Amino acid sequence: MLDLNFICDNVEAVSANCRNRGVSVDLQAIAALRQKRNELITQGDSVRKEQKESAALIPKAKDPAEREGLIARGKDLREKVGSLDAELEAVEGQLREQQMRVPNMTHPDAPVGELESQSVIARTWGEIPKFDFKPLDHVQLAEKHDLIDFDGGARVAGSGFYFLKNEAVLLEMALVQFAIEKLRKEGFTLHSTPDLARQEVLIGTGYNPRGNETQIYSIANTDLSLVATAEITLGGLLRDSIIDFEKLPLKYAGVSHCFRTEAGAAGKASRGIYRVHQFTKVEIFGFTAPDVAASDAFHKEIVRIEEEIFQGLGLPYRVLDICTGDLGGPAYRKFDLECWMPGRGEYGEVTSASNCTDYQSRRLAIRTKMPDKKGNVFVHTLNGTAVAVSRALIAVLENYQQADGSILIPPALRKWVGQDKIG
RNA sequence: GGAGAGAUGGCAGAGCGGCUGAUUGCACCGGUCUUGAAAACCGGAGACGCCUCACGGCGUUCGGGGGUUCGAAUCCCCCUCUCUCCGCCA
Repeated sequence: MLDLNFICDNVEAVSANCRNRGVSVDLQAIAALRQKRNELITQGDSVRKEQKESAALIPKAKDPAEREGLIARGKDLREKVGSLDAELEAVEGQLREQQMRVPNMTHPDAPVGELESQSVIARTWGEIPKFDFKPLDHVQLAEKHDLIDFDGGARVAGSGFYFLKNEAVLLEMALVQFAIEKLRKEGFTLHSTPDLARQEVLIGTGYNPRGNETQIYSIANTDLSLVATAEITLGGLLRDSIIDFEKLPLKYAGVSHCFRTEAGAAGKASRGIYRVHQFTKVEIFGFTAPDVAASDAFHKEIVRIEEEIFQGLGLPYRVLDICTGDLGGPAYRKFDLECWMPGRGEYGEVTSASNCTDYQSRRLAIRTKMPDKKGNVFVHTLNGTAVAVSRALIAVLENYQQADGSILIPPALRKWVGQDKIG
Protein backbone atom coordinates (compact mmCIF):
# COMPACT_ATOMS: atom_id res chain seq x y z
CA MET A 1 0.00 0.00 0.00
CA LEU A 2 1.22 3.44 -0.86
CA ASP A 3 0.98 6.35 1.54
CA LEU A 4 -2.26 8.24 1.04
CA ASN A 5 -0.67 11.66 1.13
CA PHE A 6 2.00 10.51 -1.26
CA ILE A 7 -0.65 9.42 -3.75
CA CYS A 8 -2.51 12.70 -3.52
CA ASP A 9 0.62 14.85 -3.64
CA ASN A 10 2.02 12.99 -6.65
CA VAL A 11 -1.00 12.32 -8.77
CA GLU A 12 0.93 12.75 -12.02
CA ALA A 13 3.65 10.29 -11.14
CA VAL A 14 1.32 7.77 -9.58
CA SER A 15 -1.00 7.88 -12.51
CA ALA A 16 1.82 7.44 -15.02
CA ASN A 17 3.07 4.53 -12.96
CA CYS A 18 -0.34 2.86 -12.98
CA ARG A 19 -0.48 3.27 -16.75
CA ASN A 20 2.91 1.63 -17.15
CA ARG A 21 1.81 -1.23 -15.02
CA GLY A 22 -1.48 -1.68 -16.78
CA VAL A 23 -3.50 -1.03 -13.64
CA SER A 24 -6.49 1.24 -13.73
CA VAL A 25 -7.17 3.16 -10.56
CA ASP A 26 -9.45 6.12 -10.00
CA LEU A 27 -7.11 8.64 -8.42
CA GLN A 28 -9.81 11.31 -8.62
CA ALA A 29 -12.02 9.20 -6.43
CA ILE A 30 -9.20 8.69 -3.97
CA ALA A 31 -8.59 12.42 -3.72
CA ALA A 32 -12.29 13.09 -3.22
CA LEU A 33 -12.58 10.42 -0.55
CA ARG A 34 -9.57 11.78 1.25
CA GLN A 35 -11.11 15.23 1.20
CA LYS A 36 -14.31 13.83 2.66
CA ARG A 37 -12.41 11.85 5.22
CA ASN A 38 -10.44 14.87 6.42
CA GLU A 39 -13.60 16.92 6.77
CA LEU A 40 -15.24 14.22 8.84
CA ILE A 41 -12.21 13.92 11.06
CA THR A 42 -12.08 17.65 11.64
CA GLN A 43 -15.77 17.77 12.42
CA GLY A 44 -15.62 14.75 14.69
CA ASP A 45 -12.65 16.16 16.54
CA SER A 46 -14.39 19.39 17.32
CA VAL A 47 -17.56 17.69 18.52
CA ARG A 48 -15.48 15.39 20.68
CA LYS A 49 -13.68 18.38 22.11
CA GLU A 50 -16.98 19.93 23.03
CA GLN A 51 -18.07 16.64 24.54
CA LYS A 52 -15.02 16.40 26.74
CA GLU A 53 -15.30 19.97 27.92
CA SER A 54 -18.95 19.54 28.68
CA ALA A 55 -18.39 16.33 30.60
CA ALA A 56 -15.61 17.92 32.62
CA LEU A 57 -18.01 20.57 33.91
CA ILE A 58 -20.37 18.04 35.47
CA PRO A 59 -18.45 17.15 38.64
CA LYS A 60 -18.13 20.88 39.36
CA ALA A 61 -21.75 21.74 38.73
CA LYS A 62 -23.45 22.35 42.06
CA ASP A 63 -26.82 23.38 40.77
CA PRO A 64 -28.95 20.29 39.96
CA ALA A 65 -30.70 22.00 37.08
CA GLU A 66 -27.39 22.99 35.50
CA ARG A 67 -26.20 19.47 36.02
CA GLU A 68 -29.21 17.97 34.31
CA GLY A 69 -28.71 20.33 31.41
CA LEU A 70 -25.11 19.26 30.97
CA ILE A 71 -26.02 15.61 31.08
CA ALA A 72 -28.67 16.13 28.43
CA ARG A 73 -26.14 17.96 26.28
CA GLY A 74 -23.70 15.12 26.79
CA LYS A 75 -26.24 12.63 25.52
CA ASP A 76 -26.88 14.74 22.50
CA LEU A 77 -23.18 15.07 21.73
CA ARG A 78 -22.67 11.37 22.13
CA GLU A 79 -25.16 10.76 19.38
CA LYS A 80 -23.54 13.30 17.10
CA VAL A 81 -20.14 11.70 17.57
CA GLY A 82 -21.66 8.32 16.87
CA SER A 83 -23.14 9.27 13.55
CA LEU A 84 -20.04 11.16 12.45
CA ASP A 85 -17.92 8.14 13.32
CA ALA A 86 -20.17 5.82 11.38
CA GLU A 87 -19.92 8.04 8.34
CA LEU A 88 -16.16 8.26 8.68
CA GLU A 89 -15.87 4.52 8.93
CA ALA A 90 -17.79 4.07 5.70
CA VAL A 91 -15.64 6.60 3.88
CA GLU A 92 -12.43 5.06 5.18
CA GLY A 93 -13.58 1.66 4.04
CA GLN A 94 -14.09 2.88 0.50
CA LEU A 95 -10.85 4.78 0.59
CA ARG A 96 -8.86 1.80 1.76
CA GLU A 97 -10.35 -0.37 -0.93
CA GLN A 98 -9.24 2.07 -3.62
CA GLN A 99 -5.90 2.71 -2.01
CA MET A 100 -5.04 -0.98 -1.87
CA ARG A 101 -5.41 -1.20 -5.61
CA VAL A 102 -2.69 1.32 -6.29
CA PRO A 103 0.49 -0.61 -7.09
CA ASN A 104 3.91 0.26 -5.76
CA MET A 105 6.02 2.82 -7.58
CA THR A 106 8.59 1.40 -9.96
CA HIS A 107 12.37 1.43 -10.10
CA PRO A 108 13.51 3.89 -12.77
CA ASP A 109 15.61 1.21 -14.48
CA ALA A 110 12.85 -1.39 -14.70
CA PRO A 111 11.85 -1.98 -18.33
CA VAL A 112 8.53 -0.43 -19.28
CA GLY A 113 6.16 -2.76 -21.07
CA GLU A 114 2.83 -4.48 -20.79
CA LEU A 115 3.72 -7.94 -21.97
CA GLU A 116 5.67 -10.65 -20.27
CA SER A 117 7.85 -10.76 -23.36
CA GLN A 118 8.98 -7.18 -22.75
CA SER A 119 10.98 -8.16 -19.72
CA VAL A 120 14.67 -7.75 -20.41
CA ILE A 121 17.18 -10.59 -20.33
CA ALA A 122 19.85 -9.20 -18.04
CA ARG A 123 22.27 -12.11 -18.57
CA THR A 124 22.48 -15.80 -19.18
CA TRP A 125 24.69 -18.40 -17.55
CA GLY A 126 25.72 -21.93 -18.40
CA GLU A 127 25.64 -24.15 -21.44
CA ILE A 128 22.37 -25.47 -22.71
CA PRO A 129 22.99 -29.23 -22.87
CA LYS A 130 23.13 -30.75 -26.34
CA PHE A 131 21.71 -34.23 -26.43
CA ASP A 132 22.57 -36.67 -29.20
CA PHE A 133 19.33 -38.46 -28.38
CA LYS A 134 15.78 -37.29 -27.94
CA PRO A 135 15.59 -35.95 -24.38
CA LEU A 136 12.64 -36.94 -22.23
CA ASP A 137 10.66 -34.48 -20.16
CA HIS A 138 10.51 -34.82 -16.39
CA VAL A 139 7.19 -36.66 -16.51
CA GLN A 140 8.66 -39.36 -18.73
CA LEU A 141 11.83 -39.50 -16.69
CA ALA A 142 9.86 -39.78 -13.47
CA GLU A 143 7.81 -42.56 -14.94
CA LYS A 144 10.88 -44.41 -16.11
CA HIS A 145 12.56 -44.24 -12.70
CA ASP A 146 9.44 -44.34 -10.50
CA LEU A 147 10.04 -40.90 -9.03
CA ILE A 148 6.63 -39.23 -9.00
CA ASP A 149 3.17 -40.71 -8.47
CA PHE A 150 0.64 -38.38 -10.05
CA ASP A 151 -2.24 -40.86 -9.93
CA GLY A 152 -1.69 -41.43 -6.26
CA GLY A 153 -1.66 -37.70 -5.61
CA ALA A 154 -4.91 -37.30 -7.52
CA ARG A 155 -6.51 -40.20 -5.68
CA VAL A 156 -5.65 -38.69 -2.32
CA ALA A 157 -5.96 -34.96 -2.84
CA GLY A 158 -7.01 -34.37 -6.42
CA SER A 159 -5.32 -33.27 -9.58
CA GLY A 160 -2.34 -31.03 -8.97
CA PHE A 161 -1.08 -33.08 -6.05
CA TYR A 162 1.55 -35.78 -6.29
CA PHE A 163 3.74 -38.10 -4.28
CA LEU A 164 7.47 -37.78 -4.74
CA LYS A 165 9.09 -41.20 -4.50
CA ASN A 166 12.50 -42.78 -4.14
CA GLU A 167 15.38 -40.57 -5.36
CA ALA A 168 12.95 -37.69 -5.91
CA VAL A 169 12.44 -37.60 -2.15
CA LEU A 170 16.18 -37.58 -1.60
CA LEU A 171 16.53 -34.85 -4.17
CA GLU A 172 13.87 -32.75 -2.48
CA MET A 173 15.68 -32.98 0.84
CA ALA A 174 19.01 -32.37 -0.84
CA LEU A 175 17.80 -29.26 -2.65
CA VAL A 176 16.48 -27.88 0.61
CA GLN A 177 19.71 -28.73 2.41
CA PHE A 178 21.79 -27.21 -0.31
CA ALA A 179 19.85 -23.98 -0.20
CA ILE A 180 19.77 -23.58 3.56
CA GLU A 181 23.44 -24.42 3.88
CA LYS A 182 24.20 -21.68 1.40
CA LEU A 183 21.95 -19.20 3.16
CA ARG A 184 23.41 -19.96 6.54
CA LYS A 185 26.87 -19.29 5.15
CA GLU A 186 25.57 -16.01 3.80
CA GLY A 187 24.49 -14.99 7.29
CA PHE A 188 20.76 -15.60 7.03
CA THR A 189 18.75 -16.64 10.06
CA LEU A 190 17.04 -19.92 9.25
CA HIS A 191 13.36 -20.45 9.94
CA SER A 192 11.06 -23.37 9.46
CA THR A 193 7.73 -21.61 9.31
CA PRO A 194 4.05 -22.25 9.90
CA ASP A 195 2.25 -23.41 6.76
CA LEU A 196 -0.85 -21.48 7.80
CA ALA A 197 -1.41 -17.82 8.47
CA ARG A 198 -4.18 -15.48 9.53
CA GLN A 199 -6.13 -13.34 7.10
CA GLU A 200 -4.54 -10.19 8.45
CA VAL A 201 -1.10 -11.50 7.67
CA LEU A 202 -2.08 -12.56 4.18
CA ILE A 203 -3.59 -9.19 3.44
CA GLY A 204 -0.67 -7.37 4.99
CA THR A 205 1.73 -9.14 2.69
CA GLY A 206 -0.44 -8.38 -0.30
CA TYR A 207 -2.28 -11.67 -0.75
CA ASN A 208 -6.04 -11.68 -0.86
CA PRO A 209 -7.51 -14.84 0.65
CA ARG A 210 -11.04 -14.07 -0.52
CA GLY A 211 -12.57 -13.32 -3.89
CA ASN A 212 -12.78 -15.43 -6.99
CA GLU A 213 -9.27 -14.76 -8.23
CA THR A 214 -7.68 -15.94 -5.05
CA GLN A 215 -4.79 -18.35 -5.25
CA ILE A 216 -5.17 -19.19 -1.61
CA TYR A 217 -6.72 -22.16 0.16
CA SER A 218 -8.66 -21.13 3.26
CA ILE A 219 -9.51 -23.34 6.18
CA ALA A 220 -13.25 -23.52 6.80
CA ASN A 221 -14.59 -21.96 9.99
CA THR A 222 -11.32 -20.26 10.87
CA ASP A 223 -9.53 -17.16 9.71
CA LEU A 224 -6.57 -19.26 8.62
CA SER A 225 -5.28 -19.98 5.16
CA LEU A 226 -2.59 -22.25 3.79
CA VAL A 227 0.33 -20.07 2.78
CA ALA A 228 1.29 -19.66 -0.85
CA THR A 229 4.87 -18.91 0.16
CA ALA A 230 6.93 -18.33 3.30
CA GLU A 231 7.10 -14.70 2.21
CA ILE A 232 3.75 -14.43 3.96
CA THR A 233 4.88 -15.86 7.26
CA LEU A 234 8.31 -14.24 7.28
CA GLY A 235 6.82 -10.86 6.43
CA GLY A 236 4.13 -11.35 9.03
CA LEU A 237 6.65 -12.43 11.63
CA LEU A 238 7.56 -8.86 12.56
CA ARG A 239 4.26 -7.14 11.94
CA ASP A 240 3.35 -4.35 14.34
CA SER A 241 6.88 -4.04 15.55
CA ILE A 242 9.69 -1.57 15.60
CA ILE A 243 13.08 -2.92 14.58
CA ASP A 244 16.23 -1.44 16.07
CA PHE A 245 17.88 0.51 13.30
CA GLU A 246 21.31 -0.97 14.06
CA LYS A 247 19.96 -4.46 13.52
CA LEU A 248 19.06 -3.74 9.89
CA PRO A 249 19.30 -5.34 7.47
CA LEU A 250 17.63 -8.44 8.85
CA LYS A 251 18.42 -11.45 6.70
CA TYR A 252 15.82 -14.18 7.12
CA ALA A 253 15.30 -17.45 5.35
CA GLY A 254 12.38 -19.83 5.69
CA VAL A 255 11.45 -23.33 4.64
CA SER A 256 7.79 -24.05 4.12
CA HIS A 257 5.26 -25.83 2.04
CA CYS A 258 3.45 -23.64 -0.45
CA PHE A 259 -0.16 -24.14 -1.43
CA ARG A 260 -1.77 -22.57 -4.46
CA THR A 261 -5.17 -23.18 -5.95
CA GLU A 262 -3.96 -22.11 -9.41
CA ALA A 263 -7.50 -21.03 -10.17
CA GLY A 264 -7.88 -20.18 -13.82
CA ALA A 265 -4.52 -21.68 -14.70
CA ALA A 266 -5.98 -24.78 -16.31
CA GLY A 267 -4.18 -25.66 -19.51
CA LYS A 268 -1.27 -23.32 -18.85
CA ALA A 269 1.94 -25.32 -18.94
CA SER A 270 0.34 -27.73 -16.55
CA ARG A 271 2.13 -30.91 -17.47
CA GLY A 272 3.96 -32.61 -14.63
CA ILE A 273 5.05 -30.70 -11.58
CA TYR A 274 5.58 -27.32 -13.22
CA ARG A 275 2.34 -25.91 -11.84
CA VAL A 276 1.10 -27.74 -8.77
CA HIS A 277 -1.07 -27.13 -5.74
CA GLN A 278 1.65 -27.90 -3.24
CA PHE A 279 5.42 -27.73 -3.19
CA THR A 280 8.29 -27.15 -0.81
CA LYS A 281 10.26 -23.95 -0.98
CA VAL A 282 13.19 -22.24 0.68
CA GLU A 283 12.50 -18.54 0.74
CA ILE A 284 14.72 -15.52 1.33
CA PHE A 285 13.31 -12.51 3.13
CA GLY A 286 14.95 -9.23 4.03
CA PHE A 287 14.15 -6.15 6.03
CA THR A 288 16.37 -3.18 5.25
CA ALA A 289 16.72 0.45 6.22
CA PRO A 290 14.02 2.60 4.64
CA ASP A 291 16.04 3.85 1.73
CA VAL A 292 16.22 2.68 -1.80
CA ALA A 293 20.01 2.48 -1.87
CA ALA A 294 19.91 -0.05 0.96
CA SER A 295 17.11 -2.17 -0.43
CA ASP A 296 18.51 -2.02 -3.95
CA ALA A 297 21.82 -3.36 -2.69
CA PHE A 298 20.08 -6.12 -0.80
CA HIS A 299 18.02 -6.93 -3.86
CA LYS A 300 21.20 -7.46 -5.89
CA GLU A 301 22.53 -9.63 -3.12
CA ILE A 302 19.45 -11.86 -3.26
CA VAL A 303 19.81 -12.28 -7.01
CA ARG A 304 23.50 -13.02 -6.60
CA ILE A 305 22.71 -15.75 -4.09
CA GLU A 306 20.02 -17.24 -6.31
CA GLU A 307 22.45 -17.31 -9.19
CA GLU A 308 25.12 -18.95 -7.08
CA ILE A 309 22.65 -21.63 -6.03
CA PHE A 310 21.81 -22.49 -9.62
CA GLN A 311 25.43 -22.24 -10.66
CA GLY A 312 26.21 -24.62 -7.83
CA LEU A 313 23.63 -27.01 -9.23
CA GLY A 314 25.15 -26.61 -12.67
CA LEU A 315 21.86 -25.60 -14.26
CA PRO A 316 21.84 -23.14 -17.16
CA TYR A 317 19.68 -20.10 -16.53
CA ARG A 318 18.97 -16.56 -17.56
CA VAL A 319 18.08 -13.54 -15.43
CA LEU A 320 15.09 -11.46 -16.36
CA ASP A 321 14.52 -7.86 -15.33
CA ILE A 322 10.73 -7.97 -15.15
CA CYS A 323 8.84 -5.32 -17.07
CA THR A 324 6.33 -2.97 -15.47
CA GLY A 325 3.25 -4.78 -16.74
CA ASP A 326 4.30 -8.01 -15.10
CA LEU A 327 5.49 -6.75 -11.73
CA GLY A 328 2.54 -7.40 -9.44
CA GLY A 329 1.29 -4.88 -6.90
CA PRO A 330 3.92 -4.84 -4.15
CA ALA A 331 7.08 -5.04 -6.26
CA TYR A 332 9.19 -1.98 -6.97
CA ARG A 333 11.44 -4.12 -9.08
CA LYS A 334 11.66 -7.83 -9.75
CA PHE A 335 14.24 -10.22 -11.16
CA ASP A 336 13.36 -13.78 -12.14
CA LEU A 337 15.71 -16.64 -12.79
CA GLU A 338 14.62 -19.00 -15.52
CA CYS A 339 16.29 -22.35 -15.91
CA TRP A 340 16.65 -24.16 -19.15
CA MET A 341 14.14 -27.02 -19.23
CA PRO A 342 14.90 -29.44 -22.08
CA GLY A 343 11.48 -31.11 -21.83
CA ARG A 344 9.81 -27.82 -22.64
CA GLY A 345 12.54 -26.75 -24.97
CA GLU A 346 12.55 -23.35 -23.32
CA TYR A 347 13.39 -21.52 -20.16
CA GLY A 348 11.02 -21.88 -17.21
CA GLU A 349 10.78 -19.67 -14.15
CA VAL A 350 12.51 -21.09 -11.10
CA THR A 351 12.98 -18.11 -8.81
CA SER A 352 11.72 -14.60 -8.35
CA ALA A 353 13.23 -11.79 -6.28
CA SER A 354 11.31 -8.64 -5.47
CA ASN A 355 12.10 -5.39 -3.77
CA CYS A 356 8.83 -4.26 -2.22
CA THR A 357 10.28 -1.08 -0.65
CA ASP A 358 7.84 0.10 2.03
CA TYR A 359 4.73 -1.22 0.28
CA GLN A 360 4.33 -4.29 2.49
CA SER A 361 5.74 -2.82 5.66
CA ARG A 362 3.21 0.00 5.65
CA ARG A 363 0.34 -2.44 5.87
CA LEU A 364 2.20 -4.74 8.23
CA ALA A 365 3.31 -1.78 10.37
CA ILE A 366 6.95 -2.80 10.47
CA ARG A 367 8.97 0.28 11.35
CA THR A 368 12.31 1.50 12.58
CA LYS A 369 13.58 4.65 14.20
CA MET A 370 16.23 6.31 12.09
CA PRO A 371 18.96 8.25 13.87
CA ASP A 372 18.47 11.38 11.78
CA LYS A 373 14.68 11.34 11.39
CA LYS A 374 11.96 11.92 13.93
CA GLY A 375 9.24 9.36 14.36
CA ASN A 376 8.98 5.86 12.98
CA VAL A 377 9.69 5.00 9.39
CA PHE A 378 8.53 1.96 7.45
CA VAL A 379 11.37 -0.43 6.62
CA HIS A 380 11.87 -1.91 3.18
CA THR A 381 11.10 -5.57 2.61
CA LEU A 382 12.41 -7.92 -0.02
CA ASN A 383 11.79 -11.51 -0.86
CA GLY A 384 13.24 -14.07 -3.19
CA THR A 385 13.22 -17.76 -3.90
CA ALA A 386 16.27 -19.74 -2.93
CA VAL A 387 14.85 -23.02 -4.18
CA ALA A 388 11.32 -23.97 -5.19
CA VAL A 389 11.66 -27.73 -5.12
CA SER A 390 9.18 -28.69 -7.82
CA ARG A 391 10.62 -26.36 -10.44
CA ALA A 392 14.23 -27.03 -9.49
CA LEU A 393 13.54 -30.74 -9.65
CA ILE A 394 12.30 -30.44 -13.22
CA ALA A 395 15.48 -28.64 -14.20
CA VAL A 396 17.70 -31.19 -12.46
CA LEU A 397 15.98 -34.27 -13.92
CA GLU A 398 15.78 -32.93 -17.44
CA ASN A 399 19.23 -31.36 -17.71
CA TYR A 400 21.09 -34.25 -16.10
CA GLN A 401 19.54 -37.06 -18.16
CA GLN A 402 21.97 -39.29 -20.02
CA ALA A 403 21.93 -41.21 -23.29
CA ASP A 404 21.56 -44.51 -21.41
CA GLY A 405 18.41 -43.28 -19.71
CA SER A 406 20.02 -42.67 -16.36
CA ILE A 407 20.03 -39.32 -14.59
CA LEU A 408 23.17 -37.95 -12.95
CA ILE A 409 22.83 -36.36 -9.53
CA PRO A 410 24.34 -32.86 -9.55
CA PRO A 411 27.69 -33.16 -7.75
CA ALA A 412 26.70 -30.54 -5.21
CA LEU A 413 23.80 -32.70 -4.04
CA ARG A 414 25.54 -36.06 -3.87
CA LYS A 415 26.51 -35.82 -0.23
CA TRP A 416 22.82 -35.73 0.70
CA VAL A 417 21.42 -38.02 -1.95
CA GLY A 418 24.09 -40.61 -1.27
CA GLN A 419 24.43 -41.75 -4.86
CA ASP A 420 25.81 -40.40 -8.12
CA LYS A 421 23.00 -41.25 -10.45
CA ILE A 422 19.52 -42.57 -10.84
CA GLY A 423 19.16 -45.72 -12.88
C1' G B 1 -9.90 -30.20 26.68
C1' G B 2 -10.59 -28.32 32.23
C1' A B 3 -9.20 -24.49 36.29
C1' G B 4 -7.00 -19.93 37.38
C1' A B 5 -3.86 -15.28 36.34
C1' G B 6 -2.61 -11.60 33.02
C1' A B 7 -2.07 -8.11 28.29
C1' U B 8 -0.47 -0.38 29.93
C1' G B 9 4.64 4.02 25.96
C1' G B 10 11.38 1.15 22.91
C1' C B 11 11.68 -2.30 27.40
C1' A B 12 10.25 -3.10 32.60
C1' G B 13 6.30 -1.82 35.68
C1' A B 14 2.27 1.41 38.78
C1' G B 15 -2.66 2.96 38.36
C1' C B 16 -8.43 0.16 38.63
C1' G B 17 -14.98 5.70 36.97
C1' G B 18 -13.79 12.61 36.39
C1' C B 19 -7.56 15.93 39.27
C1' U B 20 -3.97 10.00 34.62
C1' G B 21 -1.73 10.54 28.08
C1' A B 22 -0.94 8.00 32.12
C1' U B 23 3.69 7.47 38.75
C1' U B 24 8.43 5.20 38.46
C1' G B 25 12.97 2.60 36.60
C1' C B 26 16.02 1.37 32.33
C1' A B 27 17.22 2.77 27.53
C1' C B 28 17.19 7.50 24.49
C1' C B 29 18.30 13.00 23.32
C1' G B 30 20.22 17.94 25.17
C1' G B 31 22.97 20.54 29.06
C1' U B 32 26.26 21.16 33.60
C1' C B 33 30.78 19.03 35.46
C1' U B 34 35.52 16.68 33.03
C1' U B 35 41.62 17.25 29.06
C1' G B 36 38.09 13.44 27.09
C1' A B 37 34.83 9.63 28.81
C1' A B 38 32.22 7.45 32.91
C1' A B 39 29.56 8.71 37.31
C1' A B 40 26.50 12.51 39.37
C1' C B 41 23.10 16.42 38.68
C1' C B 42 19.54 19.49 35.60
C1' G B 43 16.29 19.39 31.49
C1' G B 44 13.65 17.03 27.17
C1' A B 45 11.08 13.27 24.98
C1' G B 46 5.47 8.13 23.16
C1' A B 47 2.77 6.90 18.60
C1' C B 48 -0.81 8.06 14.96
C1' G B 49 -4.23 11.49 12.65
C1' C B 50 -6.62 16.31 11.43
C1' C B 51 -6.34 21.79 11.02
C1' U B 52 -2.31 25.71 10.14
C1' C B 53 2.54 28.81 5.24
C1' A B 54 4.31 28.68 10.12
C1' C B 55 4.18 29.29 15.63
C1' G B 56 0.86 26.20 17.39
C1' G B 57 -3.95 23.92 18.27
C1' C B 58 -7.10 19.76 18.55
C1' G B 59 -8.39 14.60 18.40
C1' U B 60 -7.30 9.41 18.84
C1' U B 61 -4.40 5.82 21.50
C1' C B 62 -3.55 1.66 28.03
C1' G B 63 -4.03 -6.38 23.32
C1' G B 64 -8.60 -6.27 19.42
C1' G B 65 -14.01 -5.59 18.94
C1' G B 66 -18.73 -4.36 21.16
C1' G B 67 -21.53 -2.34 25.53
C1' U B 68 -22.77 0.68 30.18
C1' U B 69 -22.03 6.13 31.45
C1' C B 70 -22.69 13.09 30.78
C1' G B 71 -17.51 10.98 31.37
C1' A B 72 -13.82 4.45 30.90
C1' A B 73 -6.83 2.37 31.14
C1' U B 74 -10.38 1.77 35.19
C1' C B 75 -17.22 -1.47 35.07
C1' C B 76 -19.77 -5.48 31.65
C1' C B 77 -19.66 -8.96 27.21
C1' C B 78 -17.02 -11.38 23.09
C1' C B 79 -12.34 -12.45 20.66
C1' U B 80 -6.98 -13.04 20.37
C1' C B 81 -2.52 -13.89 22.77
C1' U B 82 0.72 -15.00 27.18
C1' C B 83 1.66 -17.45 31.90
C1' U B 84 0.61 -21.27 35.94
C1' C B 85 -1.78 -25.91 37.26
C1' C B 86 -4.53 -30.54 35.67
C1' G B 87 -5.67 -33.97 31.74
C1' C B 88 -4.35 -35.90 26.83
C1' C B 89 -0.66 -36.60 23.14
C1' A B 90 3.51 -36.97 18.36
